[in-house]
Amino acid sequence: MEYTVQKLGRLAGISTRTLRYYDEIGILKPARMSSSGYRIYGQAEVDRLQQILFYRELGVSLDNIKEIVTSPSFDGAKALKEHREQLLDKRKQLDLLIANVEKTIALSEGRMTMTDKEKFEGFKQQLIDDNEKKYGKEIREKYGDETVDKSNEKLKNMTQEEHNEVTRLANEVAATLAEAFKLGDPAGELAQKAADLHKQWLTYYWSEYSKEAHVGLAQMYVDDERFKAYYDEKQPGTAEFLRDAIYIYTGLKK
Amino acid sequence: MEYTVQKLGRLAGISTRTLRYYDEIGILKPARMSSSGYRIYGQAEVDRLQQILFYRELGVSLDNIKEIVTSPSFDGAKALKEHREQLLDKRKQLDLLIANVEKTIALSEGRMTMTDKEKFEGFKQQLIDDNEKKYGKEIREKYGDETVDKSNEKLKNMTQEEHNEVTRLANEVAATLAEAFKLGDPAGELAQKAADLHKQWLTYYWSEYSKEAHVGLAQMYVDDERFKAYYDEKQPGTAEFLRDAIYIYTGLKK
DNA sequence: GTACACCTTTACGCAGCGTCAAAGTCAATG
DNA sequence: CATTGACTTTGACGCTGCGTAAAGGTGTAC
Repeated sequence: MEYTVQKLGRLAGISTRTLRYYDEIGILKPARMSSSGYRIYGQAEVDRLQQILFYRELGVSLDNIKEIVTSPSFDGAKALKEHREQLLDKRKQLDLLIANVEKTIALSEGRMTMTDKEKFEGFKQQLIDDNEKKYGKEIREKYGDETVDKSNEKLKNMTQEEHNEVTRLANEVAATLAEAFKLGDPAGELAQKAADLHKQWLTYYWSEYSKEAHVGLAQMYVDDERFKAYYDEKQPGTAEFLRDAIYIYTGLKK
Repeated sequence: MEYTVQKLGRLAGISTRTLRYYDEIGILKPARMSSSGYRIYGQAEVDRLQQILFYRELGVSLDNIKEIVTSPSFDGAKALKEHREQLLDKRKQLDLLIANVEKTIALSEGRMTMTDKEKFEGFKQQLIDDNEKKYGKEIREKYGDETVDKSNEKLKNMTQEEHNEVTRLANEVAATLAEAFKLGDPAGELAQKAADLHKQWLTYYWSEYSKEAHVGLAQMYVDDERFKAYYDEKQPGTAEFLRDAIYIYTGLKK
């Protein structure tokens, strides 16, 4: 039995465009061309198309399908296992998305408070991801992979109560710092309290505290626009002020 | 505070290309342009970008984000609810995919037999979907929506045992038909047995049996290339043979 | 012979940017 | 003051998997 594009398309339930495309990318070439240039497919092509559509149903990309069907020695089961891993990752992300969307809806309907929002489980993973994505590279360069991995590990293992505590601390740092900034003295009592709170907050993320790393981070708050923008949002100059306070707090010299 | 593209990009952790693109599609326009044509963003734009990125994290399309951020009266919660439904649908499909991939892996490793494969829960839904996609339109045209919906409903509610039975029946139809075809007489005993088995098989899918619908389907087996290809695979002419046998079986005239 | 269904290649469009390329601008340096 | 290097601009192609014309040749039935 021989088929033209439309006949084969109807047989398989796909469009002629798709068949031409599969020809174009070399995934399914016709058995021969008729004298007038028509594509003619045979039984072998039908079987191969079935195979292609089967993998397509499973969500495998045409590129990967190509590898599977063109090289007979290719390990289809192995490819599928890798594919499964990708799908599982996808579902994980999707679950996170859904959780966050639902959380946002709840928030907008007043069924949740702001702090509840941050408590939310899925958010923690997102926090880690975001941190990694946004700051991971620089921090890794400055402090090495180990520090960052440990920090993330710690964040992951944080209980809900610890998470509440760390959120409360972050707010207290911000409030104390804002008050201290108004007084203008980085060596003053309030500024030093802010530095101390900042250290406490930090130890929730770092497995080991060191004065050097602390001032290093403080300096980065000034050098890196993103951190600077965060601290300077309400009162410009706050990032520098915090850095100075931390230098004094640690007793290290610039 | 004013920002150029790169500064704002670093602040938000996105590329300058993205900012230019957002300008292009009108989702985030700069506050003003400098004398030399540079894009200059202000605080309002920073806030808006935060909003945009927030919804983006939630997987909302830029088109929908545009509606949300451009019209202040737009119901963000409602949009998110619709979005959530889409995500849930996506997850459903993903779960089906994963189940099928895992089933295929198991199959290739010999941990499952062919019939086990068809038993598999997720496959039933896929069966319905495929049927609907491939044959739904024509069957609906011929027999009306009601018949098809009832058929799908029945398939969905099928227990595993029923599913085994219907599979066994389908195989028996094929085997009997193949034997009868060799004898060549559609009025013969074996051919009539095949027609009867075919009726039994059919009643698993149709809520009501009628001779007219039965011969209608049999005729379609001949007219429709896809069905014809299925029945004629081993022995060309089988589709016609089955049709003739069913005509005789029902006692209706062509 | 002519109508009509079928075939061909060519090419734009879709989402959301990444990634050059060519050319102008700004601030700091020698 | 000129050069350098970091920054900016617009323009345009590329990615996935086809859908959807457009413009033209082919097969066949009446």
